[in-house]
Amino acid sequence: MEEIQSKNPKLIEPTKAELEILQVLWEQGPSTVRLVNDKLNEFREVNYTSTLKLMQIMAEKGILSRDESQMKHIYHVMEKEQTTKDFLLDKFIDTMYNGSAGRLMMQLMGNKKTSKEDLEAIKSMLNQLEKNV
Amino acid sequence: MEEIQSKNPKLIEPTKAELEILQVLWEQGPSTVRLVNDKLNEFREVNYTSTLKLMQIMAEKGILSRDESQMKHIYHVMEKEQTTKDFLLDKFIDTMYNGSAGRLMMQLMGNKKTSKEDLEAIKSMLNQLEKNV
DNA sequence: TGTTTCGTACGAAAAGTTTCCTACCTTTAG
DNA sequence: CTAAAGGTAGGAAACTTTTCGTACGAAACA
Repeated sequence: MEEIQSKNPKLIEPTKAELEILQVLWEQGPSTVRLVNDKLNEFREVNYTSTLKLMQIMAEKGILSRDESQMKHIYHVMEKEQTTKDFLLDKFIDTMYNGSAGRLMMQLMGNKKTSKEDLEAIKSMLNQLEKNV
Repeated sequence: MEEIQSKNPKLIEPTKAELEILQVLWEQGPSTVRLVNDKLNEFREVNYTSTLKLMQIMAEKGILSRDESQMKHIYHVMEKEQTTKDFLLDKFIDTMYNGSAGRLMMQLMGNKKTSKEDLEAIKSMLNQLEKNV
């Protein structure tokens, strides 16, 4: 089965700091800079204007959009969370496992972080998939 | 289940360019700068001294060691490939899936890149695991 | 009304990463 | 012996990313 995976040109890779902000927005939904900054400061000290600047840049890049109708601008993530995660996962698989999701699977199965519950869930999901063939 | 995952302080995160070099060394084994640079140039133009510099930096950081007994220094990767990949995978899971390997699994199962063969392999691996309980 | 608080805008500094120029030494080919 | 080719070393330039100081306007409030 051939499948040309033309990289979506709209998707750009977020930097590390940008990804942190995306995570907050994914969790909280559309938010003000203040809220995002507060969340970030729960685990890392960062100045309000730094977060502001970053979110402004992200808006320029098209990663975020913002509603300026209020004084407190509200920032929205443009792409669906899942779209971005798919994109990042693909990139990760490409660089780390030569594009083979199976190899990643293999590593995961032997991984400490994969619990019994995870394995159970996988099993039932496999069964689901089989039924649908 | 609690598990304090004390980050191995010796492991530092390679940068993008460093990871490229690691990939060549993982594939080729201990190598000269010349060889690494040639491999890199198979898919991206880069000057010899750039690669040299980067590998020198990596040696300083302790990511690589080098054998200087010959004029053409031979560079070795310090950590096992698997150790580094485990480390990077953990970090990826932490940032993308809140530390839940299971969630990554779930995404993979629905992923285009996961082939029937992959699923078969998983199934048999699950069976293996069950036998060993 | 005046002052304090909270917001945005902008630019530049700081930090991190990558690239390559230049110098100089060793080996190889003629 | 000399020239050319191929090595390493080091520093600076170029780029990218992150941080924050400063300015200034709007809202809250005493």
